[in-house]
Amino acid sequence: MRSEKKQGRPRAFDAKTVIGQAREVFWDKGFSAASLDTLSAATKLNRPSLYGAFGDKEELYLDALEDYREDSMDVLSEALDPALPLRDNLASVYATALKIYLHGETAARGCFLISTATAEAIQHARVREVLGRSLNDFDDAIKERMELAVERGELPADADPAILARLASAVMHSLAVRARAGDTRETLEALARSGVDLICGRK
Amino acid sequence: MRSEKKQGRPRAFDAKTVIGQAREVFWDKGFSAASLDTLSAATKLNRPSLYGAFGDKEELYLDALEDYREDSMDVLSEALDPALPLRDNLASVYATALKIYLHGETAARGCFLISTATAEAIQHARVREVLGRSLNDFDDAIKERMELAVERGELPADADPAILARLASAVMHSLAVRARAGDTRETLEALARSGVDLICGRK
DNA sequence: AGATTTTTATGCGAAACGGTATAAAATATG
DNA sequence: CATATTTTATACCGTTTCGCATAAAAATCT
Repeated sequence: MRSEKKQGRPRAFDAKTVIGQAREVFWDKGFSAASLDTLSAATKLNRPSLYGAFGDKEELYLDALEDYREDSMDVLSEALDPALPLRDNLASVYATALKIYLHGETAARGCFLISTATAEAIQHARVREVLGRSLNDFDDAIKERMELAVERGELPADADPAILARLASAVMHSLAVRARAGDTRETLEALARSGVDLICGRK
Repeated sequence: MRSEKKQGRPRAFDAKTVIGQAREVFWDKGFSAASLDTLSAATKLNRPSLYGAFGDKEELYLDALEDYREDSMDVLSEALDPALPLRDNLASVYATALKIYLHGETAARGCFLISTATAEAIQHARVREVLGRSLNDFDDAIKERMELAVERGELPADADPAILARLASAVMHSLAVRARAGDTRETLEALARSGVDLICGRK
């Protein structure tokens, strides 16, 4: 007879929480500079537990990347609320992005994917794959909203939704890099505003 | 009496060359994952020589970053030849960037600064400083060309050169990230073209 | 030619690294 | 209550890491 509860000693942690704690470490230090000791301390899990639950360091990092990607897509689709004008949507995308990017203990963290996954993308094909897929998913979500905007007449009929979406993402990539490089909030907000103007037309 | 030649055993290497070889290693692996053994092998210098000439790993990396920054500025000012139209200039900036970004043994390398310095920018303040300064210098060089374009009437009189420059850079930041993420040349060239169109106006 | 100075070569050493073996603890099953 | 199963805790292992100590080599200076 099998109960719904798994046999054996129950886990003393929540996997999702642990991945979030690991993500913070990777976000600050990058993948290579994050040691298992640091990860173990941050998650309050000793190494064998980490290995048992997530596999080796690379797999834990990949889990953290996927988790971030999912969170980002959720935040993005909230910001792209079709009940609001495209211009407001884009401004909202950039504003929520900056809220995330500018948070940080010692310095602004930027985007977790762009700031840390790029460094490993050559040596670790799976990291490159997640990074590429994340960027594409982001583009596609914006593209859908752009298509709607063309249908509605928020954008000219001859506007190319795919291209505009990539340009809109490009501004966000720049915000991510510049935030991590230490740009001020004011500078970044100005770039975000001009990005909105350029893509949606100056108001 | 002192001769112009330095006393002692002469160096068996050219510093600039060595920094270039170290840069290749850092570019592929990132700062943290690049070991001194690998750097020593790539430069054909044993570790004590590396230390004597450049200091520790971080200082060598900073030298590589500075070197890349200088090279990039040189390439940029060549591309921004004021004898040619602004549109051609921008297209040339993106084309030369992509030539560099898409080169790579196993996968496209992207931009050395954006791909590797971002990861270390939180933990190493000096890296963050070089990264920030490099992005700003790049913006400024483009801004100068934009100012000229406004004077000449290549851009509308009310165009803001500083903002347009940052947007132009933003497209390049995105090219850098996407190249390292594995985007195809065609996709990247399309983004570059649409970036030119957006900033200079569709032809 | 001998002394001085700088660079090269070999090799070491302490610390940190990722990963795991082993055994105790905590639950479900029979 | 005994057994099976899973997770936790401690400790360890071999490797790699960075950085340096030491001495030989190659040049200039006196």
